Amino acid sequence: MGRAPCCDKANVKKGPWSPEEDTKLKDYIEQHGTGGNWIALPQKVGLRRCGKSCRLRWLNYLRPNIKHGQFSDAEDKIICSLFAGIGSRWSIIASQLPGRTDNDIKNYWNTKLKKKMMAMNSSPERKPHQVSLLSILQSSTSSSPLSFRDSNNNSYCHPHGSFSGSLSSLLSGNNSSASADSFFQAQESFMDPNCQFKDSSSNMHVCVVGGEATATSCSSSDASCNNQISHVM
DNA sequence: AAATTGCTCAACCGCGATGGC
DNA sequence: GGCCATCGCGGTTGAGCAATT
Repeated sequence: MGRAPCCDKANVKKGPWSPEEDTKLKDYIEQHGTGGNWIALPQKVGLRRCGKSCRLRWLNYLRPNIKHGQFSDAEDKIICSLFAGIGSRWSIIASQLPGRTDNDIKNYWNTKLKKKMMAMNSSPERKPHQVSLLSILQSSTSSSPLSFRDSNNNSYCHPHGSFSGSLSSLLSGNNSSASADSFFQAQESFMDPNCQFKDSSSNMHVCVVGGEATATSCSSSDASCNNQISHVM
């Protein structure tokens, strides 16, 4: 038995949204709010759509102050920096770029920035995974480390010095091997040789020495992050 | 001009987290 | 503490468009 579907697939419309549907949803939410229940929303609005679909449409397209189109150099740099620090946590990255959605950033990274990185990494004088992210950042962040806060008000600093925040929450739980890989690959390419993270929520320090470290604990179920980082109380 | 290939991005899917009962 | 409904996230897909052959 699989997971129960979130809605009645047979009676739900899929695919691109029409302008009429957009208008209905936008008008309703602007007047009544979401009511804290996306699943019930389509019925109230009179749409044959899945609640999840409505939520996505609102968050990624209809919400006020959404920015579409070209990413600026500054945004590029922020995305690269955060990706190097926290990996593919698009929602956290998006929270640092007003008007941008996690979906937007994810798409932008996958289609453009990632290629840019790879192109730079393949240049002959550079070893793979080395420096490319840093080079992108250098122009704007050399004078002061980049820092930001996530939605829980945890602070993060670009690792010219330290990184603080809820690192345990980033590393624990269901890190897929892909995201963990990218996280550590990025760390490897980006870190100063002896870099230290501090997790503000657990007050743990995480040391990464020379781009490689050893792990003594990891809650990831697939053990993909074993032997990569050590937690020092 | 037609066919093919590549790219972009909106939307979908499935899963873990969370909160209420 | 267990169950269930819902939310939110990250990965993936595929339609539509643009560029190339």
